[in-house]
Amino acid sequence: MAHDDRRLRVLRAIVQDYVSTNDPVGSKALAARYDLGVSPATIRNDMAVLEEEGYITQPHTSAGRVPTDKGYRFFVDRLSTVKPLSAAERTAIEKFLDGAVDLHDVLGRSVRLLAQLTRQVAVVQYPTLSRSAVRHLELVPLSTSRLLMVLITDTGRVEQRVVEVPVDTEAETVAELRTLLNATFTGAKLAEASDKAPGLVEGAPLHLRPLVAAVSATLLETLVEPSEDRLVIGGTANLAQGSALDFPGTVRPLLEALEEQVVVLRLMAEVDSSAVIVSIGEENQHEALTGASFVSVGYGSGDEALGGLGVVGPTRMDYAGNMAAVRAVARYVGHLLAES
Amino acid sequence: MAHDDRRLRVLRAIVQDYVSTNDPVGSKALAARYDLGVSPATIRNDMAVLEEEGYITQPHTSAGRVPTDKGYRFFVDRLSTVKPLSAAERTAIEKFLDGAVDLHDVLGRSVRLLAQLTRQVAVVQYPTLSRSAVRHLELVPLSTSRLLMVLITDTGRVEQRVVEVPVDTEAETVAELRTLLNATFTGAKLAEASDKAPGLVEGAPLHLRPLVAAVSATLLETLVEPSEDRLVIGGTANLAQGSALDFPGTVRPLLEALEEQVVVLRLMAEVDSSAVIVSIGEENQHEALTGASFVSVGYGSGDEALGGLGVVGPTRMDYAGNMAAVRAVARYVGHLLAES
DNA sequence: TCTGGCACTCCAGCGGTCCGAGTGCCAGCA
DNA sequence: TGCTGGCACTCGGACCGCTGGAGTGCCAGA
Repeated sequence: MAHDDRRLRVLRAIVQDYVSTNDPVGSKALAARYDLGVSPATIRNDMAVLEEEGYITQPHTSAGRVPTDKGYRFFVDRLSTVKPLSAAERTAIEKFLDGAVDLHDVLGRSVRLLAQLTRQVAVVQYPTLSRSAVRHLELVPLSTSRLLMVLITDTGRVEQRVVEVPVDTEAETVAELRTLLNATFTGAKLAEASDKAPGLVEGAPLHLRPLVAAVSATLLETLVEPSEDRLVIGGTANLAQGSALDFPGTVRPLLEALEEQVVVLRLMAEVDSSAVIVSIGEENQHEALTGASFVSVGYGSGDEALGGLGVVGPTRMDYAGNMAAVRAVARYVGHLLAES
Repeated sequence: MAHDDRRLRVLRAIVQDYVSTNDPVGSKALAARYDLGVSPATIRNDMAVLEEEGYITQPHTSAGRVPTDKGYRFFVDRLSTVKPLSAAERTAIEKFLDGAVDLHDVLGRSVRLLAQLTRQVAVVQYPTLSRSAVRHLELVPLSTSRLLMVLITDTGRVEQRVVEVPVDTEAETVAELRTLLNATFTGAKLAEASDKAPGLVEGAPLHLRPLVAAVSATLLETLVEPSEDRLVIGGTANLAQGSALDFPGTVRPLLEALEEQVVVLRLMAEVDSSAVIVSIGEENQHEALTGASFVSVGYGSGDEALGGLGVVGPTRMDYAGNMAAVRAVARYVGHLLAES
């Protein structure tokens, strides 16, 4: 149908225009700026239909149209074309991320990069512990009855916990314990740690059992919220920009939600590294994110996502561009983590 | 002089009133709310003098007076009394910080706590590496020519770096190296590491020398900016609150400066754990902080501050309360770090 | 099925007015 | 000498009404 086709082109034009100008877009402006081949009057008719169907809306009678959440959703699913990054952007990414010195650094740079590329608030999750594998498990005696357990994962995360041990320990005992634990856990996915732990205790020499039990217990504790997941946030300054324009009341609830982390982590829980997820406006259950959109994707070398990253911004955002940026950064982060 | 004395009481009242109401304060309101024992007319005369001297100013002719930076400075130095925290606040602090599981957790909780207590943006610096001592230095072979060096300090910081080693290494060599390094560095302040390194290389067995050199070099690298200093920021949502009221243009430059970290770190460089530092408005060299005040103090168990923490907010802030909160939190953080 | 024309609506911006808060000054009083 | 009450003055913010322009919906005609 030539009809429907044009109507969709009108919708696309409305979204694009509104995203770039932030003004409700009228039929005349649309006809002038986009080559739709018809007069403003015809566009008006199409707009009336689009409004009827819920894709666009009028702030008030004598204003232009603005896309609704439904309109953005349709745009993202059906109308937007992948916008490849410019060569300059690609080299910028490489330059920015190269020379990162450790995981903290990689993620810190990523979040800044993402914020800069998209001009939105960027969010990067640390690699989930349970999906990482143990690279090394170190024990440092603090006193005779306390050990510092340091867990180093293959993704570069380091977690430390103090373990209160039930019996006094000597340096050699600790060394023995360390060897045993590393023999068991090194290379294993942390998700499997809970399976291995009981067998390990039973199989251990008698004098080590209480120690093994204490350390394993602590190890398992680190695998639950909240230490399991961590988040880096950047580019909040981008919210201050057009705050009044984009967020009706204030950006306060949004900033609070971001600092809460939990909200974002819940959104991130669903990411996977194959496809970019977009969550628009009212689709977000959390109230504070109701006026915002969230674009995210998982990163990780293989099939399973180690963690997620994304951007949060007004529903009026450049979805195509942000999706491309998010995906590109995720890919680089994945590579970097695979290397080290 | 009874004169001067009353004038100062007027200034104090102006600051207090303006801080709590955010309205320029007039002579009548002042006479009504504060028991100054004189009529509005007299207060007006005092105000004229205070304005003459530069402590207060009028936004426009028919408005009340507002403290200037100089006024706040005087208030902080001479007029404000220490405001002890309420019992509820004290227990809140303990409750909040107890149960912290590692350094990251302690600092994360501190920053949230501080933001909540003061309703300002809170900033907490990680313990400076060079002022920390080595608790343990771990080496994990990644491949025959690459080692992962993990540095654990007595303050709980963990830094990791990949060391490219010039020769292929075996497990035993690594063990030897680890023992040697720990024998030398464990317990030593990192600031002294650069002194010890050369001697260590020379004193090492011949076959270890290139390795020792490589690892020491990497170790020294971690002691310079930017990894030397790290920052946690929280409570940025508090900026969104009365943004229009407190920050004329927008909060954007301020948020950017905070994310830069460098700016804040420079301010933090001067902290020491004995006294709270207050930097008001124009006193801050950095342009973005020109309309803001910064209240900070060092934390640390002993004499030397391990790091700093503080809050950033509008010059119109509750200095007495914020100073008390900052100091209290710093004290707890100091204790917590000393314990572990 | 599209187009141009037309009447209609409604917001944003502008200028003018008014009110009240706050001031400075001055004369009188302790 | 210092405090007070009175008074005239200033000025910004709120309120109001107007107008212009952008944008729409509808309709008749191509």
